[in-house]
Amino acid sequence: LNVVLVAGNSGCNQNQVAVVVETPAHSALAGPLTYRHERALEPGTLLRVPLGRRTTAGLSWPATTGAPDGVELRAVVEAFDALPALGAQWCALVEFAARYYQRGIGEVALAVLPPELRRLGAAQLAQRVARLRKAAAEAPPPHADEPAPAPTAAQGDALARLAELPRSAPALLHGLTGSGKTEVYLRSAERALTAGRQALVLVPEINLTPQLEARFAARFGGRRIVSLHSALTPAQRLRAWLLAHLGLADLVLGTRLAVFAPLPRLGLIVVDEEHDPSYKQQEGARYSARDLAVWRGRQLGVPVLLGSATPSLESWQRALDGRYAHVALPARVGDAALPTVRLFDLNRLPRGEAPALAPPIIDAVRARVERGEQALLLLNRRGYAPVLHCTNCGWKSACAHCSAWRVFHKVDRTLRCHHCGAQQRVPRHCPDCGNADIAPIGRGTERLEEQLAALLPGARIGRIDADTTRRAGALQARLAEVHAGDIDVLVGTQMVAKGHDFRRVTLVAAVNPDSALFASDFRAAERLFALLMQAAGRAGRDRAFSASSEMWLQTWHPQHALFAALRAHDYDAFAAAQLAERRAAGMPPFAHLALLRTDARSADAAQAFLHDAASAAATLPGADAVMVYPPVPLAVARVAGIERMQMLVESASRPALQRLLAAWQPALQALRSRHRTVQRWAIDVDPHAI
DNA sequence: ATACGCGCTTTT
DNA sequence: AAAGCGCGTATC
Repeated sequence: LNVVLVAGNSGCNQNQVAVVVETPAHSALAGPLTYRHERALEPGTLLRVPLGRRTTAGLSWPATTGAPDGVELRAVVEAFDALPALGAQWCALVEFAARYYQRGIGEVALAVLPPELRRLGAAQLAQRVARLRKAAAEAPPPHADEPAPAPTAAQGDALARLAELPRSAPALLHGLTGSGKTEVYLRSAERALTAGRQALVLVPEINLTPQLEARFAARFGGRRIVSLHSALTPAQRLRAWLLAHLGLADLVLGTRLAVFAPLPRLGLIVVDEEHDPSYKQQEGARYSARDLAVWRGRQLGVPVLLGSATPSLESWQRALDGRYAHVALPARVGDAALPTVRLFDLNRLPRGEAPALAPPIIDAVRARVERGEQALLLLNRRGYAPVLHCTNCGWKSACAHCSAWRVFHKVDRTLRCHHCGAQQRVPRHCPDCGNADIAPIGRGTERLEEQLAALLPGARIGRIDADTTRRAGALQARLAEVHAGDIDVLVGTQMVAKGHDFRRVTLVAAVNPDSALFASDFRAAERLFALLMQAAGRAGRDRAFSASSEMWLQTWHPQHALFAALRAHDYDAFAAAQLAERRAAGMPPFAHLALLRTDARSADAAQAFLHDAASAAATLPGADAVMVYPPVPLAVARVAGIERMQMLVESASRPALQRLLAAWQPALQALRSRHRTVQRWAIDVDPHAI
């Protein structure tokens, strides 16, 4: 407990209270401070405390160390008693995350609370809590949820396996798109709810998985279900969070930030599409919600269900090692056929201008349009063309602030930088030589849409990418058009490959998969395989059409092993090959990584900082168990005029890496005075891309 | 972070 | 002399 009675304090009871406040990652205040208060406080009580000349938000914390000697303790200004304390277990989750990802405890604790919570006064908060409790008391009791369909034999087997598992063992639910993973989630959630517990279901991006939300809502119509994600308004987010925390919500469906939702009766955690990169937070505390879900499940002795058709190699290796239970759903429900995967070898085309799509793919699309079916074309590049080019002098549309090209958007005749957002009108003549003949190079979704319209006169062509879905509700409207059959051919970026249940799509084509095939990042192949498997899962979901469903890939590298595994729908073979490569190269999951990243005005300054950081690391105890690689610029080295560099730190031992990172922090802090031009630095533990 | 004091500069 | 600015330091 965080309570110590201070003796001899002129007769009035004064308790010492450990408090975390929102201080930056690396400051001396990263740990709890000590205040005094007239009575004991439960861990995780929301407070206002004085700090210097200001008053700031804080949380009472399970005590670690006492106050330093000779410091006059200051009194807590206000304790928000209407809000139940978050509790020692929630504090332990936050403290683990802060320590593991190298951030301040208070920084993490206060960042994962709904921002609205700190804006409200004590009276307003008390009113919100009372109103929610009153509404819950008056609501009809939960009724006899919608009857579940009888599980298939495979689902029955999977559920029986899950029921037998020891509670602390996470399970990897490995099943293709359409194999019925959702039904297993629903049944597992039902089991938890029936036992009076809460279920937490994590999804990669809430607006890309409306079907999952709809199915939970339909099955558990009589229960209170809340969504928790960053697209909610502040008031909505506070409400959902309070319902979870007060134990009034039975089921919480949320994105990565929901892994920190306080849930007093938590009985199950589901992580859907556990391989998805969205689970990794990319700023501030760079946590993996999937990994924290596993930690939280183990902490509470609560089952964790990780679902995917293409598990992350980290989770797959743990399943192979027996640390996770491997529960497979081997076939699509009703034995719906998987799409036939066909490759078109672009080397077969005569030399010269390549067409938008290879002739057999155009024929396949045309056949779908004529039969009243739908085709989905994937191209992971938005805009009309990635760069403009002067045929006379060689000028290209470079961004003035970034090491990247400005993308040509024909719709509004702009050149836009996708990194810093700068945009300009398309010049009529080459800015360097005045030549009028400037031409687009390459192809984005806008151009593909235009080319398809020319190739397939009369076909209704739609496009879904970040540009066509910017307005609120635009994505839903577009998807509704597809579902209603008002679109024959849908062109989209990877956002359409995820989760959507397109009943009439029988053809999926990846227009330029090669761009990801030889990317420098060691996870590129894993990501591409997952994306293409997921995309393949969009085809033939309706059994009436599944027999004729196809996936086409046009590639310059038809012999690549990734495509062979994809043709056979053989995740196991792909994973085995990748794991062999990772083992040989000393990469995750056989090694553990962290990045030290820094931003500076000049590349030299960034490099000098990282160089000194590496020297400092070499002197730390345990340095010999860790490899520090030379600093390198990021793939896009300069963004908005800031130079970005990073340095890879690697170890075969996770604890050894953790020990080094913890000892490194004060050394890095000390480098600041000598590197004034370095604007920011941050450690990314278990980085997703390097 | 944020707020302050310190010692230096620039401005009135 | 007053106001302005970079820098270093403390914050329970």
